[in-house]
Amino acid sequence: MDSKVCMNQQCTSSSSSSSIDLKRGWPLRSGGFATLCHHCGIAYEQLVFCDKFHSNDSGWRECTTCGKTLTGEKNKDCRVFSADDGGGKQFTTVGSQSNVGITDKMKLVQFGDDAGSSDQSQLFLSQTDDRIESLGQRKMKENFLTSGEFGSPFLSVLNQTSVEAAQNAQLNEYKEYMPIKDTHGSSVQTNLTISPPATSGDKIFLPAVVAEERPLNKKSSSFSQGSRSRHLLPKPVKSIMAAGLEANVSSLTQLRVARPPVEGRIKNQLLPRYWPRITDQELRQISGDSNSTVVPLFEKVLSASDAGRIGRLVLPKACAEAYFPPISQPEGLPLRIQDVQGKEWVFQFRFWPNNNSRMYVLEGVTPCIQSMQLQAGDTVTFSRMDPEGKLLMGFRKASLMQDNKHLSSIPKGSFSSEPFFLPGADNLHSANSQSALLDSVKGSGVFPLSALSKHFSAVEFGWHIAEMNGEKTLDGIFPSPMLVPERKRSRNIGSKSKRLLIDSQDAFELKLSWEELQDMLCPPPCVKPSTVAIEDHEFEEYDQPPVFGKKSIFTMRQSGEQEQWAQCDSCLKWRRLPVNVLLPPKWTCQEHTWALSRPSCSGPEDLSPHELESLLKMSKELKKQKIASGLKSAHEHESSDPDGLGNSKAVRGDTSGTSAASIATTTKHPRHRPGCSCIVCIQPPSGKGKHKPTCTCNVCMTVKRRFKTLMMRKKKRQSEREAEIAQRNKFDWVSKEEAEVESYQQLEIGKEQLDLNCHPDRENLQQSSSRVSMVSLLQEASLPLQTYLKQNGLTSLVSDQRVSSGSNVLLPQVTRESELQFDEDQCLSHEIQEQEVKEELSETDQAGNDPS
DNA sequence: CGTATGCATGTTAGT
DNA sequence: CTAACATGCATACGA
Repeated sequence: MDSKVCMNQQCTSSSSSSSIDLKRGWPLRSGGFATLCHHCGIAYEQLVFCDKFHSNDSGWRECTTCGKTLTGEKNKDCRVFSADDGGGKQFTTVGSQSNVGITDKMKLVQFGDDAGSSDQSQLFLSQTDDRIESLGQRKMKENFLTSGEFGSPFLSVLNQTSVEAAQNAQLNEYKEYMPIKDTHGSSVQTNLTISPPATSGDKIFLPAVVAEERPLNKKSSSFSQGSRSRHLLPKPVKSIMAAGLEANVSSLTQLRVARPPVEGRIKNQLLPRYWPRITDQELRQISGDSNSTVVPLFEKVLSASDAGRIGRLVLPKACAEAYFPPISQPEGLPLRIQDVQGKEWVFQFRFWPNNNSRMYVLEGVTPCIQSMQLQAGDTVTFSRMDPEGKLLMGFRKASLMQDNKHLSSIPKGSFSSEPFFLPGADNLHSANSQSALLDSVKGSGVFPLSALSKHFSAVEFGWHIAEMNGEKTLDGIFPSPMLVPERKRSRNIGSKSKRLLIDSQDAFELKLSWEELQDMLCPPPCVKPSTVAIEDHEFEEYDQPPVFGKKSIFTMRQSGEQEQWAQCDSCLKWRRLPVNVLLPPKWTCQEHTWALSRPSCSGPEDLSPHELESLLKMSKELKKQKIASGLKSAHEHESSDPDGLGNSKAVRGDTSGTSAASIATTTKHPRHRPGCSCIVCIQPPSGKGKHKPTCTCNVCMTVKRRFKTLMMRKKKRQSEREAEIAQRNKFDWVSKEEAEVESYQQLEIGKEQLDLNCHPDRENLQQSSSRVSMVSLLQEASLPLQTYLKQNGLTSLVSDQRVSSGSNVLLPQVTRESELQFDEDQCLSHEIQEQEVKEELSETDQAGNDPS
């Protein structure tokens, strides 16, 4: 007998000595091997990958790990843990497919470490084996036929598996269906024939459940579902496999499992997003010490409509038809619901005809929704308490879900309320999420049961017990658990418009990405810059746009010697480089041409461990400061200008505020899109302290360059205007001041023809078309605007800019520009930069259209 | 006139 | 391409 250590740390027996008798296990369709602990009755799956194919519709040809259909060849990418591996390793492996399922009905699920001290083990009973299912269904049928009791006789029976005495009998039965020796599966594959509850008059009949055995490789027979019959083949859906794989990543620290329906009728219909994600701890907690068992049915993320005042909660069709009483009339049935506090809710479960189909809704949910303070983005979970047949209507607040990502421990007796988190990048396209979530963050309330979970206060998790109209009308369908890919989970939060919004966390990450991007922007190589001086500061002017380079760290020794450090992409060792070197995005030691003796990756690092540590630490701190100052400035920014800055904020993708800023188009940047690398969009967030006055980062350099160009052009145009005005003054047409205003008004007009996504080359073209001497322009540009204005006789503007700071014509803008001192505390704010670019471009446009 | 209701329609994900 | 679903909208209803 091969014994393995029970990984259930809640096992009442000595965890080190409790064992699992493999003889008493049974093969799973996943290819794994389920076993029971002698002592705690918890089942674990022993993982067997790759060399075991589990059945699909057409046979045993699907890799249990990757989900690929194989033709007798092992998938080399899969991890293989032989069932014969010693040391219990296979029990601690977070397997891919093994995560696919937990058999609720057996109440066997036990994650590896409830105390959470270990990050290694989560043991899952595999997705319900059809053979188990067949037994279960058979038992269910038997129970149903004998007792006629509604509810989950199957569950009730299987719950007994936690009792030692029951195990033997059951396992004996399992053996009948699941020859242990054949871990590839038994020679039969089971399909289910389930008839939904049918009503006859007032009486609701229980579903007839028939376990049907059939030879392998035979297509499962369809079954009738009355008027709603469907052909359901309990095949392992690929998405399920993928889900399991994906979920592995998070499963280490996140025990919330999505549990696909076990039951064949809905197994292939229910989208993963509706799979209930409830931890086993939660299940146990809810069921308490009673004999009742909570069966997660499905869950739904509330849409705006669901959570709105209209009070209609759209139910997933498959769920409604599978788990709720069948209704033939659109009026449907009332459902009585009561929460843990005894408060009772009554919903009307009904449907609307829709495109030859039905649209199921729960009506009258507003009071409940409001009572729970649920909002769009929050999740409502429907479960059932068996054998009573009560419905459990749980909810999870979407608020602050991300905060719990790190949680890996589930203290005994508390809810494991790790949220389903929003995938970072993936969320962006899933939008997996998000204004709704943000809204709920803002308005998150405290829910009764959240108090139960002091360790997880960030996520409210509550349960309501519902009884379906007082009648036991459920048809005994049992979802089995499974991890679900987070991306899928949140895919459909909100409507299409909301899908354009991103979670604050995502936005923040996105913002960081932007900032990281800044670090990667480098002056174009092999392009000699021309040096210009503005306000006593020398700037390098490049004719070509910045390029992406490898990120490096600049340091300065006490001696004043500057150094640049970069990490080899191959060996990850840090190499010292000259400060003026620009590395390609991908760089390795072999390309370290500046080294005295060109090192190879095998060579020692240029830094001692201590130096490296301090280098990285310094870099990290710098980054932190950058982030902090960015956030601070963003907040300051937001509070100081609640109206006008939304656009630029959106352009930056900065949604660090409480409201969900949209990446969508803005009026100022009509063609801006995420990922846009136009000059506006690559600007750093505004705020003081972002960049030092002497900062020579590419953004600052670009900004300065733009500023200079702008000023040059402005002066050029001014001088032209002046000439015109002087001519006009001869005829006394307009006053000098009016002419000045006019010139600015023209700027204003030109702004409307802005193309912010102009091609970088465009500027060069513009510059090349300049008829003015570059040297003279540079000289002019070097002068402060005030000087320039004085020189050009625009004294009124000079005085204006001193006096007026609140005028919202264009003057202040110019003033601000003129006052920009790069030797002061910051680079230009984003808005100013933006404005400059606009003006610059508009001027260019205007110049291009200017017949003169 | 405000709200509730039922249906229609547009969008999206899944196949 | 289609089913599902979120939501818009017209109508009904009641205060």
